[in-house]
Amino acid sequence: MTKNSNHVQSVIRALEIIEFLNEKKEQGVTQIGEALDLDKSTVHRLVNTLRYKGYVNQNPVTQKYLNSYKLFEMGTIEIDRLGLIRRANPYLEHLASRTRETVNLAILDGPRAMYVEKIESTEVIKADIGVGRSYPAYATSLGKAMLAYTPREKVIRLFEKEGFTKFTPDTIGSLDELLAELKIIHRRGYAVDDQEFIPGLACIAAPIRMGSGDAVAALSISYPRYRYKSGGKEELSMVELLLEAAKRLSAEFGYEGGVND
Amino acid sequence: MTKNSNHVQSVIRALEIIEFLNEKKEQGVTQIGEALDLDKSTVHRLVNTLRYKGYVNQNPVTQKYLNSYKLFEMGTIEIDRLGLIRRANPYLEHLASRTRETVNLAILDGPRAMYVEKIESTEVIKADIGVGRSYPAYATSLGKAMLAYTPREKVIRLFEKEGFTKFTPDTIGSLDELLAELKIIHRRGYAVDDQEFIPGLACIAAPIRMGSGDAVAALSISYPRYRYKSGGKEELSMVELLLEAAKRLSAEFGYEGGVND
DNA sequence: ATACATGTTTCATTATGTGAAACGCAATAA
DNA sequence: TTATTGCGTTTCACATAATGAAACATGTAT
Repeated sequence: MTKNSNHVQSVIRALEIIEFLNEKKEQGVTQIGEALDLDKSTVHRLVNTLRYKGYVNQNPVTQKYLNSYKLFEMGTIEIDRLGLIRRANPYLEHLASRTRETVNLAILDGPRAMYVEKIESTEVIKADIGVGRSYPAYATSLGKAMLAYTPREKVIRLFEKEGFTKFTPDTIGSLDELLAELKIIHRRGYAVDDQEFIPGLACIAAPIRMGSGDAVAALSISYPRYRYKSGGKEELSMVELLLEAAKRLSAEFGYEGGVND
Repeated sequence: MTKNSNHVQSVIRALEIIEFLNEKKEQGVTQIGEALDLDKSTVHRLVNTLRYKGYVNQNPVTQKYLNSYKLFEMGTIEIDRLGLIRRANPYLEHLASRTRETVNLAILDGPRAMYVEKIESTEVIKADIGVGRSYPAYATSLGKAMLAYTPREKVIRLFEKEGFTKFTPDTIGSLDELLAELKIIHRRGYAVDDQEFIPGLACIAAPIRMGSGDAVAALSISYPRYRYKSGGKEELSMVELLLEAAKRLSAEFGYEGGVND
């Protein structure tokens, strides 16, 4: 790889072990060593260090290693920092009870939209995207809603090196196309994903804005496309509910409406 | 500290930086260096490595460093592994709607009970413990419920080096006391916390057991003590609901009832 | 019994991480 | 303007601290 001299080798290796254990689950030092091309004694030393710090446990019967829940514990503290979930929860509940569909809350994590909370639909057929997962922002309504209220230069910086994957025929395929769409979303106030990420899945999303006018997060409602006509009366009334919730939440985060830049 | 030679210094330092940023939030290299007694150039190199791997971001305006959400993302994958939350959710919902109190799901993380999911009470006065946080197992009903279905030797190993903190007058204060209580819980099938952790807070908890009979997790209902008489009819009927839910969930995890060891 | 897995420990070698000092830049003060 | 202070960053000579081959310990399967 790039031999950037101001990166610490052993730290990179240790993090790669954590990531590897996060993908697989229990792995032995030999297996880890083979996968990451390290001597097993090196792996053993690194893994021991991780265990000492509480990030990894050893299964006493198989002797293999697995990640602890420390990551989860620390991760939730990061998310809590904004008080986002706590503050958003009442609105999520309200939207869920009114629409009976799945509602989601996401933040922007670099060029990806990360789902941090959801309430599942009570319907049998429903949208279900896992909390803690993240997906390319350009392919989801949540992502687009946030990007539409993010400075243009930052959006360009985020995506100029990224490739655009066509998940479905309607997925946005280039930076220019994205920027054009963001302009429309900004004017309209909400974003729509009509099977741009997963065939059959539709979503509407609105930004939660802070004092500066930029988005801190976004709210969405997602449902199977067949249930409502695109742009129909039912869908538009859900948009109304969504916009109202987003507006109120934005107020809690210091956004004083009006301004439309 | 202990100069254990099979720990990798730079990895320990890097992890301590992550932990430090997790407590504080945005910190500069100088501040980090002062707190951890490292030269700022060393901190800079480590932090750069963490950024390269996506664990840390730099605030472009203040130039300070903060943790990314990668920890959260990875942490949730670990929790998902068992499918615990997904499987437990319908039971949590059922308990919540029947009791109107806060219901919780926890796993054992070493000697601590870690809350991984909850549904909040609809009451104005309610118990609310944060998801992702962990507390000493001996002081909570969830923890005790799990420990009661954990091999005795393992319990001893977990607590022989731990101190027992008296959070309230009724908190369990020694290993012997804990072992005696676990015996009772095992016989009865559920655990009770009557203001042993937080004054005014009461909980009942039951274990979710797997094929071996040991606990994988536990379910609880928590509420302000004043709302129900201890051991009264209302509380006992909640115990019934809880035991029923725990029994069914245990079946999903391969526990074939009957066996009482 | 034998061979072959595994994880662990040892230890000589030097690559690799270290911190003092210099640097560049921005904000503030004189 | 010209110092001054404070910050993150870069450089570099030095030696510490991380490395991997090999030996070891233990268990499992042949």
